[in-house]
Amino acid sequence: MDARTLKPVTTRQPDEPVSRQERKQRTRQALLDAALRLAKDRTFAGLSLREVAKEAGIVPTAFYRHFESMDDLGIALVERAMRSLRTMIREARQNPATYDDAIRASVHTLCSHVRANEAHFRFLTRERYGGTGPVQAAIATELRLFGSELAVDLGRFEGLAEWSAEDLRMMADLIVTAMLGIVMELVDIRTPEPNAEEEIAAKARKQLRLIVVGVAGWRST
Amino acid sequence: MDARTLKPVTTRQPDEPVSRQERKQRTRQALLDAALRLAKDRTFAGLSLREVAKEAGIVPTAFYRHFESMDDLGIALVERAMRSLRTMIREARQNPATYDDAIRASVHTLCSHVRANEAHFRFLTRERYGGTGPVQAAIATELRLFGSELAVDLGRFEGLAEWSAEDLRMMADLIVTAMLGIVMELVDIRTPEPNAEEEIAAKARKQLRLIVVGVAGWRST
DNA sequence: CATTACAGTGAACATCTGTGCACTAACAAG
DNA sequence: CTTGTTAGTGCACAGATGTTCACTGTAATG
Repeated sequence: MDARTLKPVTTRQPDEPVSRQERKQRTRQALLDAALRLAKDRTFAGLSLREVAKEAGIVPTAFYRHFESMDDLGIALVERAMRSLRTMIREARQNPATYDDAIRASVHTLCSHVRANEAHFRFLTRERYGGTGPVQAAIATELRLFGSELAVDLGRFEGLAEWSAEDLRMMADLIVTAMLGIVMELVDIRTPEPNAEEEIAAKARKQLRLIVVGVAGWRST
Repeated sequence: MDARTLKPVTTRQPDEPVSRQERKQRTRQALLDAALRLAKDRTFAGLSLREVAKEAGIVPTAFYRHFESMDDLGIALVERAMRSLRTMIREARQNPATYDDAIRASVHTLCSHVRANEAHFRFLTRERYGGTGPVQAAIATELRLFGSELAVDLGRFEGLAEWSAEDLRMMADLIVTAMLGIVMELVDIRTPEPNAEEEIAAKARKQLRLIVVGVAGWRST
């Protein structure tokens, strides 16, 4: 009758500072990770509360201790994924100087970040268009904001200083869309072909260069 | 013995079409339409066989007389949507002339076709990334083919004649990705604001022009 | 020490899902 | 005419789903 209740998969370290809050946050994290793991080859909307809970190692009803619905979890996932994206862009912002350097460095950090946080980027690109409801709305908002920031950044380059805000925004959106397309190709690499990533990176550089070369000849209408 | 018994040409009224095959094809069509209608604010993967059947006005089990699974229906939907896209591109191909004319005309036909076949384009853009399994694979294949054709078309423009096949492909992919982004914005217009479409169209023209202007300064690496 | 707050459990529910099976009625063909 | 094909029906089943409810053991609080 005792039958110790088995605890969620927290790997017991010999010295565990398991304050109660931390344990809660740990299973919350487990839920997020579980959802991300299951969303690898399915739409987020296709996940069920029950299986996410099971994958996280808790019983379905315990899910509600952390999120009030799957949509709620989805939004939390968006925030987490966008944090990945922002730390990436912060790193990419460091690079100075010429367009070509900026392009090469940006594509490099893009690829390495996608490789390191594949699940996050897969989630973002897939749910951006494919998503529905609150999740897609959250991504759309975040991505719009992201585009605005990029537009400001672009305005600092020579040749773009006197562009109108609208034109800068247009260019930023083009870049974001193109690079999200690249991200999608990166996370969808199926073949273990080793240079597939480098080919995609080369394509990304070319696309960015084509856009940037256009700046010289631009005149707004 | 006989050659071919020619049948009496029964003059049928256009609204009395009871050949057996035709009636079958008609409910098949009803199923496709029903799925497209239900997929307006949900992922295709989120549709159930039962509700599609109900929406089409038949009983769930009758579904199997027309498709062997929902994936099967999805692929049929891809073909149908791609046919929309191809007739569009065929229309847009008519205009040779200058870059600027081509851009203006292309964006115009794009917008009008999207408006006329909104459901098809919504389905395509949403399932392209968000889709899963056979449906996404089918779209990816079709879209790759589509990019190849566009690359060939581009090669006919002056200034692009001596571009390498790889570079043409890169540019075609950029254009396709950018325009699919535009399509997504078009089908996602929620506000009844009347000039929203025109603003998006203007943005599309600018993006295409930015790309095309880059052609002049391009040198392959 | 005794009490409270609360993350997690397990059984139960109503509903929806895909699919198998036997059936019907209307068309097509001999 | 008779016969065979077949689109569509109705029932039934086993499984999965979201959510409720009363519960339990333990960390936190006093």
